[in-house]
Amino acid sequence: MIENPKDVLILHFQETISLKENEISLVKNHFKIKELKKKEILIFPGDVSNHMQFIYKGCLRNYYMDQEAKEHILQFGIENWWVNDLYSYLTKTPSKQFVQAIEKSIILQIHRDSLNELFDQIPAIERFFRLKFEKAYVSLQDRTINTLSKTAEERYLEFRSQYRDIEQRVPQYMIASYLGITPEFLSAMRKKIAK
Amino acid sequence: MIENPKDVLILHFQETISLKENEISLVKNHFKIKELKKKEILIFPGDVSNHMQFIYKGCLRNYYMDQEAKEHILQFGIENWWVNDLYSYLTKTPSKQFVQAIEKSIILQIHRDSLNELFDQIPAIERFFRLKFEKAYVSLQDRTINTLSKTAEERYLEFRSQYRDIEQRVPQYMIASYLGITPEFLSAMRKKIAK
DNA sequence: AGACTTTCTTAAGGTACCTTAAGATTTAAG
DNA sequence: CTTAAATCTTAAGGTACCTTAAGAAAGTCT
Repeated sequence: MIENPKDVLILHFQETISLKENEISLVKNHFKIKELKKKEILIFPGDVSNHMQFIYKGCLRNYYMDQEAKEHILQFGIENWWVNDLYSYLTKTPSKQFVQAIEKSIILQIHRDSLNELFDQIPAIERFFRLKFEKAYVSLQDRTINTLSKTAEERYLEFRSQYRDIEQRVPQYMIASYLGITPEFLSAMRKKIAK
Repeated sequence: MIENPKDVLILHFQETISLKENEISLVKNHFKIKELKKKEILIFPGDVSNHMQFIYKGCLRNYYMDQEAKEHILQFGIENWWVNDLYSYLTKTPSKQFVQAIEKSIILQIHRDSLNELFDQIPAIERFFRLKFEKAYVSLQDRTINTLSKTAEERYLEFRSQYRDIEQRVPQYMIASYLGITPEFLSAMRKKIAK
């Protein structure tokens, strides 16, 4: 039995909502498969993000670059996650961020217009995405709170226990960037923790 | 001509969407007026937030308290803003935050069930709140980015130019809390900037 | 007006985290 | 297998921001 990207997507939806047979094929028809090479950039600053994208295979990151050309990672994504610059997607304004494949990846994309059609045809899908947006808000708020009130070490330990799978497949300097610290300081911290 | 809280609310909606006469009275009927004394707490940790609330008069803050009993302000709100713990409201889970009146305030509240009824009756209202949620997400993301990549001084100057009205009516130690620094450090910074 | 509470400032000493620079290790590419 | 590229570590010196503690200033209540 061969695993098909779109079947995986349907299973993913069905963890939250239920879909009838005809709805399933409708959903499948609206998504397109896209392959990304390692380091390929999906969204550049200045682009308007017009698609929602689901990761079938691989690993991506969402980051922005500050005035001093330093990168700050906002989010990682791996299998079964959605990645996007939601800001740009929701407001239809140019992104200030990059979305880039960290590994060779396969994603499923749906255009905003196409998704809106789906919303009209399948209310459960609209519900699904509403819940996704809520979750995105919630996890962003957790991040804000953490950044304001915890030390780098606390944040690192939390990251490690929460995202062990991610920690093991992305370079450490990216984790440092996500945590808001330098790779050197992360390295020193790890040494200290190991003892 | 006396200013009525509910009329102000309707004007606020009409900056974004348009409402017919019958819709206006429908909306007005769903909101309740509530007065808050200075320092009165509207949402306690553990409460589930079941209302959206619009500030007609006054000033509120949304903060949470960490393990060391330090307060971290997430948001301020003044006239014509909405305040809430959106996290709790959206997920119907107990809040981890406080929402408190900084000044004597008058707010307009609508219960989630009541708002959902309104959504069925007036699609423009649903649209209004969808846009609000998007904006909340966007500004939260701006905050996360700022906190990760800017110094306290940069954040303070930005806060000052963006929220001059708020800066002038809340105590400085609360601004420090919002910026994620100590009041002592803010005081020192201000002295330095003034020169 | 006087007393209490809240808010703001000053200062000294400390810590978390940064910068720079170089070398060590691992991974990728021919 | 060899070399280059990417990643991780170490170390020294620096800076942003914190802690504690105390006093000054402003606001509130009777």
